Amino acid sequence: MEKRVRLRFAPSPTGGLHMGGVRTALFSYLFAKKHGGDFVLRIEDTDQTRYVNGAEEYIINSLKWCGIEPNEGVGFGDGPYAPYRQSERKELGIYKKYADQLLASGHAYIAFDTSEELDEMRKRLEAAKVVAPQYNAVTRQNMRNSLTLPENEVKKLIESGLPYVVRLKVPRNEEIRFHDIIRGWVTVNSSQVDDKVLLKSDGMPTYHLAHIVDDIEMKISHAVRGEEWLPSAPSHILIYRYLGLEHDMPKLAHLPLILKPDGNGKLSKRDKSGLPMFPLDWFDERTGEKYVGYRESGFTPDAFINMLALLGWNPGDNREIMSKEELISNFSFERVNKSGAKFDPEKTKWFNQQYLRMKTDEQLADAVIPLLEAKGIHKEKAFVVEFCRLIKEKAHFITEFFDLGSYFFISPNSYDEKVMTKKWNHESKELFTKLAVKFESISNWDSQTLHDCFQTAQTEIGKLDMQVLRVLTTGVAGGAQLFDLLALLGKEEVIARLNASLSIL
RNA sequence: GGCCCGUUCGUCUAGGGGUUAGGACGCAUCCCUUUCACGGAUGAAACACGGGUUCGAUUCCCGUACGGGCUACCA
Repeated sequence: MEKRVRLRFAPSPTGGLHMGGVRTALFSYLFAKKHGGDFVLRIEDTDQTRYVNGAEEYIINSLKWCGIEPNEGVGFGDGPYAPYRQSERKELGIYKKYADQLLASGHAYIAFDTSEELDEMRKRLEAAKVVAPQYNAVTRQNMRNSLTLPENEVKKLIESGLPYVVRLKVPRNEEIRFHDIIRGWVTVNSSQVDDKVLLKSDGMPTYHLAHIVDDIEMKISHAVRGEEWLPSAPSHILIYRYLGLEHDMPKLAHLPLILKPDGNGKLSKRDKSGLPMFPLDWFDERTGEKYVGYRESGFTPDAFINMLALLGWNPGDNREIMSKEELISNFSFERVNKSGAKFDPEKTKWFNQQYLRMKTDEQLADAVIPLLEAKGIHKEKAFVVEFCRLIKEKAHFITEFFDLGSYFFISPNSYDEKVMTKKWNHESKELFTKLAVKFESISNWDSQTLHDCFQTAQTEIGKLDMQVLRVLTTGVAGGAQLFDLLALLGKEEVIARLNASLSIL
């Protein structure tokens, strides 16, 4: 009988959730939903020294905004496997139980080495030309642990309160083979694997132990994480094996990394591409650094998610714009690429533009109105709806609307020089003054009438340049469709602007 | 350095033993347009290299190069 599909997103609250993490969550969510399974949020806060205030809430809010909501876990209603915070689970003694089991079966041991002693060991090995110093089957023989110390001595040291860690006893030379849904079979020799710390001296488990214990206890069917975890997967296989749980372990999927748009390396939280790296604004109170979010930059969550989904995955055909439902029904790990994908800021903008165009003018207006009001501009809804209709084809982001069409709200105080030097001559003033008079006689002030009026006026007063009219009324060389724009501005305003510009020029 | 993973247009990618190697973003040109755009059409642009295997490799295998990741009592 197949296991119920259950995937978890398990970030550590050490800062804002960056878009790579969002993608990991997204892929897990898509797979879970596709198979009618569960999506769980677990908080891996086993490192107290790196805990950042507000990070947990940020993670929860980000997932909500993105529309990839867990149905179980921290912030989303506890399910049958509560608690979902590792620090709380530690209090229950869950991890220690498993560590004790490994200790009892001889697959783990106790080590008393201080960090100074570990440093010394590494230096010694480096001096002896060992390229990758590690605590392993060879080096542990020279360290202070329960394998080198007599039993009663170990007991005495523990009782004396000396801090110690529990380490995994990795065999010296053994092939470790495991299967990854995305990459296929991967083989590593255990000589490359170090004796990972399982339980830290403060009693907290490390990630290595904790995620395994929780994945088992929470009946997780698929463990999805970034490629940076691939090298530690062999350790994890060993832990499952020694716990007698190798057949119950989740299937593994290591996602390719998201790379920087220019140059090389993985995408960092600071990138010069001009686009955000975080879903929402994030302020790190430790460093005082601010990071802008996709939400605040005018992205819609659908566009953000769509773009992220296609970074390393594709449906197998040419489709690119897909709703969340379509992403769910088409998703599979088999179609996830193995190689890293460079983040493409231009295409990301394009995605948002596509989603912007799917919105009605009414919806756009609802989003734009608060942005205008923040600038102290108060206009009736109908005006803003029409404004959105005229400006949307030029915009990539909702936040650009004002900048792209500020002349709808503010009279010009300067006139595009390029256009004026090229097209304005000694006759122009007279011609456009006559046009203004014609405009004044219009009683039915709409786009079509303005257009007709402009055309017929030319037969009487002479050739008129449309772009000049544009500059005279808006100040800028480009913008929304001219007569629509003038229609919306209204007769009074247009005449006033025309008179103002003609008196200056 | 060692180990692991990877490599199709600039970027995201489809494909897969015999194809004119397909799409998208971006770019260029043209059409539409008395403004501004949208739109439409067209174009430039890729299988990292070297050996095999094969009648035939971009596709399979092995090397090399290059790129990335990991190498903590961090996740």
